[in-house]
Amino acid sequence: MTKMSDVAKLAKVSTATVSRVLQKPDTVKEETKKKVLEAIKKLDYQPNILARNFRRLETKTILVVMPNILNNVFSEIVVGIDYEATKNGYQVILGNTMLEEQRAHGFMNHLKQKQVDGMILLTARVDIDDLVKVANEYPLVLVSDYLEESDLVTTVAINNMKDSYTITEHLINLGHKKIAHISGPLDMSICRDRLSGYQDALMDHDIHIQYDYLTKGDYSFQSGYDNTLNLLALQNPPTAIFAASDIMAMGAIKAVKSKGLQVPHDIAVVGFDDVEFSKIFEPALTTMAQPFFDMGKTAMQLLKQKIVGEQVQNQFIELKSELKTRESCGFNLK
Amino acid sequence: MTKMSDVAKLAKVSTATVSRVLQKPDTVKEETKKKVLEAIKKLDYQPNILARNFRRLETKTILVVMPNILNNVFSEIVVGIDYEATKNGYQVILGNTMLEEQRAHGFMNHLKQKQVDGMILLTARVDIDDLVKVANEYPLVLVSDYLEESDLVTTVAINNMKDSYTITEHLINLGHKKIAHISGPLDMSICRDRLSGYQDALMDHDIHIQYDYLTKGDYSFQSGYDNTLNLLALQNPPTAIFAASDIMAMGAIKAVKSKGLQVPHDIAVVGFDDVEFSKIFEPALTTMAQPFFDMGKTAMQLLKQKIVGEQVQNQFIELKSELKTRESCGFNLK
DNA sequence: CTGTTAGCGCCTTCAA
DNA sequence: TTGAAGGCGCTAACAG
Repeated sequence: MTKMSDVAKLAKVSTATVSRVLQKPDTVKEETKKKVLEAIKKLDYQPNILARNFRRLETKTILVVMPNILNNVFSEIVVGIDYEATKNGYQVILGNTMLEEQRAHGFMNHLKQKQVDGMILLTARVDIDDLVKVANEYPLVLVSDYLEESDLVTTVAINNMKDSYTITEHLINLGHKKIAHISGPLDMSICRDRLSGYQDALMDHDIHIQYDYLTKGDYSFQSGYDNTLNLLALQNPPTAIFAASDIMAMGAIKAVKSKGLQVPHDIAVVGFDDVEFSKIFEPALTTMAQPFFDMGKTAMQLLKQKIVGEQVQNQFIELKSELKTRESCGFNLK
Repeated sequence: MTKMSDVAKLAKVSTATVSRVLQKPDTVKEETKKKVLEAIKKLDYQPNILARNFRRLETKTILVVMPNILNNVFSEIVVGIDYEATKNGYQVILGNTMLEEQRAHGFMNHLKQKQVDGMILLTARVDIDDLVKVANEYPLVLVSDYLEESDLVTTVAINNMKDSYTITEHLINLGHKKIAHISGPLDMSICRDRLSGYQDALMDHDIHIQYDYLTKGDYSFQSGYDNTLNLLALQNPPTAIFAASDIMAMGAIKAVKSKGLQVPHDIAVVGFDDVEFSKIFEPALTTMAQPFFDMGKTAMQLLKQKIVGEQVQNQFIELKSELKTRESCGFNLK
């Protein structure tokens, strides 16, 4: 491996000058610079980044931790992060925890050890004390998911409670009164909030909350399917189902069809997220479109501020979702 | 930041001993080790990985480069890589090129600069000379995609030509003679091979290849849709369509339906890949299931051999796909 | 079994 | 505008 001293020798200058040519070319005389650049070219010199990182305690790399690479919800956020990062000269690397909390902490160590300049977490399913501690000492931003006490860590997210309220109200406005909910894992704030929004909407419209209409899914297609079969088997089955994710909504629809019923004719189904497939699916899903790209982009902007040391307050940035009315919810019942 | 010398001082030993406790604990007397570990704990010492990497020229990290994080084909391979890597004490980081060739080279620099111990590429859409050169000097494995001259870089893939032949023959055996093909981007070997397999199957069964049945897609849903509309508008439209990816097959089916026709009743459609959604889609896709997990796992195994220096020959590992017969191809026409 | 010591390659004062 | 020199924190001979 050719090193800086080789270049220096060939160009008949000191290593300091070579370093300057690389870092602050303006401070070097034109002629000297030329000599050095020629030597670099001739030797095909590439600086040893490991040495540089070590010396500078900086890597120009940020780490994005996602809980499940197979879930497109996360991938779409990553695209936004990636866009903004690349624009600012940062390289993005991804860590995939496969839902194992422990692995998230492995990645947090990366950050602590300065192997990356900053970190964006797409999940809050980690040891919270550790998270808060790390977030106070190192550049870290949480996206999409958040903590109960949302001001402890800088966060970018949507208002799940409000958005969930909106979509439930949409069903109510369509004339539905018997509305069931398939929640996501309730150890996640966002899923609890979606549940709350649903309940609030019902209450505000004087609709009695029927507890066997509250089912618990786990974000999987299968759980949407299974819970729906249970709902359909009820004495007094619902006329509408609000699933806390599009994938579960698809499972729900599949279950409805398996019973010879039709969506939305017999049962209306709505989802949440608006992933790519929701448009392709038949019937196309009515759902709450999250601004994935913007979430990622905004998170990266905040992270960059933290990295360059603007001592920003912890903040909670709320982005707007948009209701997409498609086929699966049908039209006014009245 | 507490450093090794702080620990050494507190434990009243040399830094070398502290280092040994961390690297080769067996070579240290039990009692000394205990002292050191206590000091480490008391100071909450964490080794500076940047310094260590620099010193060792080793990171225990491997980089996986994928062309498009939104495409689940790649994500599923990553899961296999991840599994095997974690088992062997390697951390996986992902690089996403968003189909920009240039960015792939950025990631190759990571490898050259020893920022990672090895690299798995999920795309061969890069400068080939550079790829071959890097592959000869550093641990690198190509998966799924491959080079025309497949022995230049160690590769794990399926036999696209054979698998494509199989699925085409399946349609022929069902009685179809008018079979169209929607290819992927033909600058990729795997897409050219899928096209060849299709043509070979037709020829072997004495079916004339009709050139307006050969259409060119780009792996997107939309291209499957558009090409199918064109096929249906033909004077003599096909009775079956073989799309080179599931996503395009879904687009094709959507197009067929948009014309008031039914799949498979009026037109049979088959795909290639067997992504998660293919089972959910209606009609469920008949497709060629790639062994994604095994591909990733095998690639990581080979990479590890390269990293630890077993001078393996460049090899081309071929894995078996499996035909999944579901609804979209229908049954025997005869 | 443990300590001494000499760097790894780069960057950055400081002095010229 | 340039060079000399020290050191980032860790590891791995080599001695003892």
